[in-house]
Amino acid sequence: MSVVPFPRFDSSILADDGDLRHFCSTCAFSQACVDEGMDKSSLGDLHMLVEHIGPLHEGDHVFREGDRFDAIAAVRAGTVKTYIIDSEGREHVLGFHLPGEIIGLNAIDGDRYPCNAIALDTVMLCRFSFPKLSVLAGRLPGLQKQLFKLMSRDIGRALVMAGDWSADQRMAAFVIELSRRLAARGFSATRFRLTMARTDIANYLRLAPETVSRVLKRLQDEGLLSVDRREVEILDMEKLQALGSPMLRP
Amino acid sequence: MSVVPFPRFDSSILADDGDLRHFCSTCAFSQACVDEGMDKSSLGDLHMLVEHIGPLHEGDHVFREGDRFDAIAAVRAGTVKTYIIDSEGREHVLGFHLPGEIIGLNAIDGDRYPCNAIALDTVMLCRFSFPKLSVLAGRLPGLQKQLFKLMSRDIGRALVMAGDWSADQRMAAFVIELSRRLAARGFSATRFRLTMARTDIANYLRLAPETVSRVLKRLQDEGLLSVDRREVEILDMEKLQALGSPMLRP
DNA sequence: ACGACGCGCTGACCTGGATCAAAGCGCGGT
DNA sequence: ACCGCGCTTTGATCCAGGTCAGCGCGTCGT
Repeated sequence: MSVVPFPRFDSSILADDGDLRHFCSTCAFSQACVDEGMDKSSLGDLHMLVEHIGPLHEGDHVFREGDRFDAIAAVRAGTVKTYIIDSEGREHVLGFHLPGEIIGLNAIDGDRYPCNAIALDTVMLCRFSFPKLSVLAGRLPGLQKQLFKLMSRDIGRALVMAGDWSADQRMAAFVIELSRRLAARGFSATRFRLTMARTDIANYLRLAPETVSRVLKRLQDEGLLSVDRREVEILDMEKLQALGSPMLRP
Repeated sequence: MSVVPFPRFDSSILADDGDLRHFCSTCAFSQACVDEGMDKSSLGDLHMLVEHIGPLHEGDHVFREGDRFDAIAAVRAGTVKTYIIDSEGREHVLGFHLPGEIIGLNAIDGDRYPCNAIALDTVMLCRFSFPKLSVLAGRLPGLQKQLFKLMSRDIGRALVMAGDWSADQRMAAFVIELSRRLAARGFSATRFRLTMARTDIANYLRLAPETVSRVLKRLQDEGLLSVDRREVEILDMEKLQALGSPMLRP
């Protein structure tokens, strides 16, 4: 098997069909590069350095804080949670990464991953050696531009999350963000499954799990959404957006 | 005058000596690129596209939210505050940018600046046309690498700021961050002047101005630092670091 | 010199969300 | 079918930090 895994895994890794060069139709990264002006004939070069990884199973780590950094990865399927454990033992969730999104961009500065990445369900990844990707980006302006954009977007998102917002605003913005990102990948914008536990949502939104429950309940009571365990349906997108709007940069 | 200003200014702009190609010794950006492997002979190419801007005066805007994005800038002297006003009219300070640091990296994704940038004192800038810089980065791996690193670092910083920390932890980490960044530019690590108002610190740390006052007072009473108006002296770096350590990624 | 304004400080009180405690309840294992 | 475990919810109480009000003080303009 020619797949080079990420530095550490908690369970066995299976390659998919073993052909690393075939077109990865579910990985939006290549397409985005083309959209940014990359020549389609260069797709082959990009796919040359992709390593398909997975399936990882719930609880498997993609990488851990302190592991040597040498690759970023595009999520092809499933959800990846990135998080740190601070020196007081508390978990801080940095983000949830859905299909088409990239993990590891915050590791480029420094030679070690600054956080952990764990699969919340069954995850498939496209791994890109970052040194190789950089070299290729020097030749392919579309690829370089896409990388700049992705990183810039992450800065913006993190800065908004760092802001001072109420529990309701955070919760509303979180649900809408999920909805938008899932819709961008062809999933339903109004009905979806939360792949993360309440505790994860809480640690992401900087709330207590109890508060997440209570806010969700209130939003349900007010008819903005319907929540059944991890299934969510958005019932009143208008009001939900109105609630979260200060956080949702247009 | 050949200087092309940023999209908008609130007061008159003066070029410095008019020679745009001379070595910008106070701008750490070029040096960092060399450190990242850029050939020194390429410094000329980089400096070809620098536009020296300033001095801007306290209260002048470098750019405003919604202005067309086409350049990032390195702070050469002074402090720049970036901020947004949310739809409820509240100000959220995204960051303070000291000499040697870059503003505008969160604007690359999108064709408009997503925030405002304002001078807190007398500011000198090096402006880099981003399209031109991108092209050059394709030719100069050291430059490309430095841009990747800077953006990655900003993602990491913003993610930490987004975390759940107490007022004391935030304040301690803020002072230490300032100290470190100033020290990296050759200023004193233990004695410096806060160029921003209490209100700005509060809006940055997601606190009320009153809380900033009280926390600073407490830190002073406990002998960790001495604060006189905007002058700060760090008296007990150990304890201060211990306080802020969960936020200060090594 | 003096006044007034802007910023910072202080004290009293309030509140959003955390914490603590204790049930529910769905799900996998036997 | 039952049990046990872990996640989630619910209720009661607490508290860090926000809000409100008022004062001090340095700075700048006249």
